[in-house]
Amino acid sequence: MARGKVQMRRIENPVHRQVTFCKRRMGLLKKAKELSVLCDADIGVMVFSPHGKVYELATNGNMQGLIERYKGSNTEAHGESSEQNKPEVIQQEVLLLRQEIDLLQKGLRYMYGENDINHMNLNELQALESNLEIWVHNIRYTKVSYISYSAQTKIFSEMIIFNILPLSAEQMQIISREIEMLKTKEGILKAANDILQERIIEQSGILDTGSNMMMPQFPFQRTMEGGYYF
Amino acid sequence: MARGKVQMRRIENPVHRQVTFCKRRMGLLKKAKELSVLCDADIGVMVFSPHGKVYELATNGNMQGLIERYKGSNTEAHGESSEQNKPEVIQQEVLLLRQEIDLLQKGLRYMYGENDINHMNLNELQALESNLEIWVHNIRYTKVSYISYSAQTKIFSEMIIFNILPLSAEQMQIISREIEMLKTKEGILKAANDILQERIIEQSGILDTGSNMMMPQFPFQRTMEGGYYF
DNA sequence: ACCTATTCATAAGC
DNA sequence: TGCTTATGAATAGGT
Repeated sequence: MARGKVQMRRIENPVHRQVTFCKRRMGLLKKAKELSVLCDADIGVMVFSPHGKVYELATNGNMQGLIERYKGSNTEAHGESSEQNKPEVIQQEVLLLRQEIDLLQKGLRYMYGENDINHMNLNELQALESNLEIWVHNIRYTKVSYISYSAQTKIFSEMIIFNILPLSAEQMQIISREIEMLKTKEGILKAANDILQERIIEQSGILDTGSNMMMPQFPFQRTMEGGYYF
Repeated sequence: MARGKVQMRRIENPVHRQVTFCKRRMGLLKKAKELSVLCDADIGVMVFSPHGKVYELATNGNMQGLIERYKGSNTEAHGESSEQNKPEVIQQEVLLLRQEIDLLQKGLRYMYGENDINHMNLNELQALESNLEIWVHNIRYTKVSYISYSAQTKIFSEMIIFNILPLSAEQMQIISREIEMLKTKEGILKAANDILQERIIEQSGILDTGSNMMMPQFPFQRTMEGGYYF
């Protein structure tokens, strides 16, 4: 692409080929990262050199996760996994945990809004940390399940209440699916609505029993249709 | 890359984002093909759009094959991988991930506790949601560990002003002062209580003005002595 | 979807 | 592998 157009065919000179491989490989991964960031996409790239060396990029930091996702969206049939060995199961658990971490991180960033970490100084970071500590105790004592974004997932909230696990593979899958939903904008907003609706119902039907000091709020105007507020 | 440099962060305008996604996706796949041809490499690319659609490229025409190859070289390549896959090691990883989840949950609870979804109106929620998405990729791209473990701060009040509830300057100062005590467990508990007490006083003295949908919550049970709830 | 003005990526050469 | 530069490619913003 510079100093002379290049023919789109295998570079015969081994040295040139190697150099180009290195340069373009970096370029490719960079482009992938950029696309991921700019367009909110998860991207996985695997590059196998002719000599067998593998270079990879997973924008979500976990190639296994992307592969699973790929398989899932590509082939509906994934019941043939007789390979569900013990290691496999554990690997799966790790994957799910990472997904959850991803979700939780999103939630945190969400709440912290415009406070870009990259632009935060030491004091700000320390402040953030202090916030977390306070919160820890706040919630711990209130025993409020604030994270259950989705009313559809009873298990998810249970998991959080009990600090997760042990859960069956089945439950994990359910949770995993729910987490996937929560990654989308609609999912988040919808889930928020579900919670609100739950609380509305709860409040209108149940008196505070003392142990639960929460007082539901209703900041959203209900629309005419659908049952959602957005 | 043309007509103005573009910031490496999520494109907010949905239309622009979609257009860019399409263009750059094509560019990425093209680059991958070129690298494959020029340098005799096998390349697999998986792109997951934020809406779940999958775009892929497997230069050998078979993504499954590349995935298998990836798994194979990934688990066997490292001589220590046998060590890496030992149950104990994986268990350890699971443990660490769970710890991280715990921490993140604490952070979330913190935020949701004080900045409860129920206290936010539609605009606030949408604004926060936008922020979240920006943050996700911002952090992801820079791979910055945003969790700071140290404590102490003057800026805590600023954070509260920007991210959390409308509090008076007076309250801010009170909180800020209390933050200094958060280094110890007792300090944390005490501060949280002080904040709660402030809010209780506030609520009992001030009516909701309408524009402010916030309604303070009192999740703590007050104990008999000391004025603290723990 | 098509058009440029620009920025970016990179082939050569060291 | 790293740097430099001339040049071809990719693409952001418009239409």
